[in-house]
Amino acid sequence: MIRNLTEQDKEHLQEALVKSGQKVTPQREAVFTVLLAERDHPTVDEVFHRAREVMPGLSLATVYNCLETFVGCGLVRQVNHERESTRYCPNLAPHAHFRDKATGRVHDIELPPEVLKSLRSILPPGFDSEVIEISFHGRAQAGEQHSN
Amino acid sequence: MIRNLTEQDKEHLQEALVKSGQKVTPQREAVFTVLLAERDHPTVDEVFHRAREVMPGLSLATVYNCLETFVGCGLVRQVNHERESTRYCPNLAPHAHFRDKATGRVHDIELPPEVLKSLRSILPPGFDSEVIEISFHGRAQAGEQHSN
DNA sequence: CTTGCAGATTAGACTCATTCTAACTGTGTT
DNA sequence: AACACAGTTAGAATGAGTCTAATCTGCAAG
Repeated sequence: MIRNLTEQDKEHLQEALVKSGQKVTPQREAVFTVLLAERDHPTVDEVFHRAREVMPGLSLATVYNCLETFVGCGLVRQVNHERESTRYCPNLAPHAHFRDKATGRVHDIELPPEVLKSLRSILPPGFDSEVIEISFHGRAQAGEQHSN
Repeated sequence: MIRNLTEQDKEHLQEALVKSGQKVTPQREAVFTVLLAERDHPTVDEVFHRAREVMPGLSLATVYNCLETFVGCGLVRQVNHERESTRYCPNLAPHAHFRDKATGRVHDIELPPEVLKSLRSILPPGFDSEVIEISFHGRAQAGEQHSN
């Protein structure tokens, strides 16, 4: 089920990589393709297995490297929940995460600017935040399909 | 610098433990004392070393056990930041965490009810959240003393 | 063309927080 | 005293992630 990158996605990848002085490689393309194909917040291991279907020689270390590079140049976000394995998310719009207790699935929750603003406003003066992570943990009713 | 539990804190501990069918033990008292003594979000290892000053035979496994028990009966909260070691926090009021990039220190940030409410409101119908974690990551100006 | 080289990839060793296991302890019960 | 049982303990095991040292790749200089 892994389709190739669209021209647009390819450009996006190339631009971000080159802008931070990195190269486009087949491995990076493969990993990026996997991330865009199924936007379900995969773990490194999941990315690894999916990507190997397309590029059998790919190594786990490379998947770690690629993902780190992508995070570094702002192509994807890391998602951590408690001490579980890190997951990766190519959704760059500001959003929160909802982790379903029952299934373990992670859903993106849109974060309206005014809520983001009210959150920033609780910081006392002198605190300057670059990153805000918001995660919910609970139950999502069966039938909810909201994982992009 | 570790002072004994006040009578009030002792009762608080006992009540919470007994309510969930657990016993008060010297080890649990020691660990709880350490948590209340310095409210700086210690890691398990830090709790371990501090507690051993008071109870030299205490084992790391027991510290893990005690902290897990406390979390289970709602006495303390776990605080996770990326994949760093879990930290523990005896502040039960709703609050967010701010992690200082420079020092690694974690500061509690008060969370006003209306902000909490606006956060809850972004969940689509069908999503029912029990826990919300909010963490900021950035720089706190030197001079800010806000770690309780 | 071939040489050099810098960055990327690779397999496998390593780290380290956390969890597990199995033996032991202490206390309360019959 | 013998038992049961929760709690504690040391040390082994786990597993995500990182590090290392050896290739590999693609490109620029000669």
